[in-house]
Amino acid sequence: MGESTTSRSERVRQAVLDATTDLVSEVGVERTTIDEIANRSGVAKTTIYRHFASKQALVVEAVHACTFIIPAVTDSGSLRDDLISCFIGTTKASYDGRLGDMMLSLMDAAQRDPELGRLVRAQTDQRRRFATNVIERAVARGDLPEDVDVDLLVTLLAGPLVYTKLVRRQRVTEELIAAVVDTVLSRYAVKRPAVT
Amino acid sequence: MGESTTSRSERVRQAVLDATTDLVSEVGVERTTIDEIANRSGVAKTTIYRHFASKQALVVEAVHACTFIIPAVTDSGSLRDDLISCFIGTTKASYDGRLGDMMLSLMDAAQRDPELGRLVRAQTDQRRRFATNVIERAVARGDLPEDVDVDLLVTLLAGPLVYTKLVRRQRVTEELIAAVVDTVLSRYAVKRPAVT
DNA sequence: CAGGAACGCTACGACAACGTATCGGCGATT
DNA sequence: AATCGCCGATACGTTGTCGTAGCGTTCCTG
Repeated sequence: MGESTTSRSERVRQAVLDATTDLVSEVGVERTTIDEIANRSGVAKTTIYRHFASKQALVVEAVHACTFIIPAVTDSGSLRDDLISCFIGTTKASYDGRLGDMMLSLMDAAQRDPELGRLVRAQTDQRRRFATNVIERAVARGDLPEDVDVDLLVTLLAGPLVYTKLVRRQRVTEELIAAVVDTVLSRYAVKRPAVT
Repeated sequence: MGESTTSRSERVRQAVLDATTDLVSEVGVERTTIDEIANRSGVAKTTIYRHFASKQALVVEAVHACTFIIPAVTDSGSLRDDLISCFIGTTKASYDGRLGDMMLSLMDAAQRDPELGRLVRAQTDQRRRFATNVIERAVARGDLPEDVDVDLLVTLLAGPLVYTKLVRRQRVTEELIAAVVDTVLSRYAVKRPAVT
């Protein structure tokens, strides 16, 4: 009757990981305890330690499992539309929901934990790469000058969104994304969306 | 021989506050312990509790003491120059040095601690106000349209700087500040710096 | 339906951190 | 110089958390 080949071991493991991500998003990395994970998941603490070597390893794996959401980025030929699509995707995947709630705690913990540090860095690098790809396509098309500072451009685009989410604790709306993209692109005298 | 009216009590109190800010900037709010503050400051733990009601109260007061650095913002009549001056000032005061090191931990802790929450919010509001004032002066001069979204504008300016500091963990250089200001202002067709 | 693997439960030891009690000593004020 | 207030040192009780041991129970597999 089981839906597929989910063995008992896998179900227990997944319940633990789910409870861990829930808890981390609620109270942060430091205040997350194994006992509370045991309560939430319904899995005994002893069993948790049969699956994961330590609390740190568990947290790292749980966070890692959250991170594998890769948004599809369109290739419409319009730099503006692709950038907006790109940032809407990464926002949905990274700043809405539980992952967004744990970002601050995660980045803080990453300052002292090398494993988490690599994880967070890989995550931000990946998100920047999406935008970088869009921009480089535009350069190849001639929509942006050859000598444009891509790194700076990504920072100019992503910065206000991250700032809105983490510092101001406000939702990153599609209107904000469009406003940011339009403002930044205007510097480079790119063809703005035609008013049909 | 004492330089002024610094009583013994005040000196001890200040030593504790200094050690606390040092420790918070190094290991974060959560990992800061009273015992370590006692070691660093040379003040006995018992004495610390004679001055501060709890660890939380001590941390709040220590952070509060760090926050009272108000940069002087110029009023040159040039929106661009004033904005650059403004952000160089707030960057020096807030993102360089110890305060910058504790921002992530502080913002994380502020999610769960109402006192720290008010403190962090007041801090960001104050920084935003500096930029807001500069912008509103420009509107009054006619350098910006009346209907400009000041709030959005500040986010577009501050976002990339905060993002560079907190997420990318890179220094906020004056070149970056100038690039951000110039890019954002170009949207509003403001007179750019004359090439003399 | 038998047997072994995985799980749950309780308890435990170790340790770190908070906050307090007690008492002895130093230091500034008169 | 005497005194009163403040400080230092040690020790302690409490709590929370990590991680482990032992043992009974349940679930999957053959």
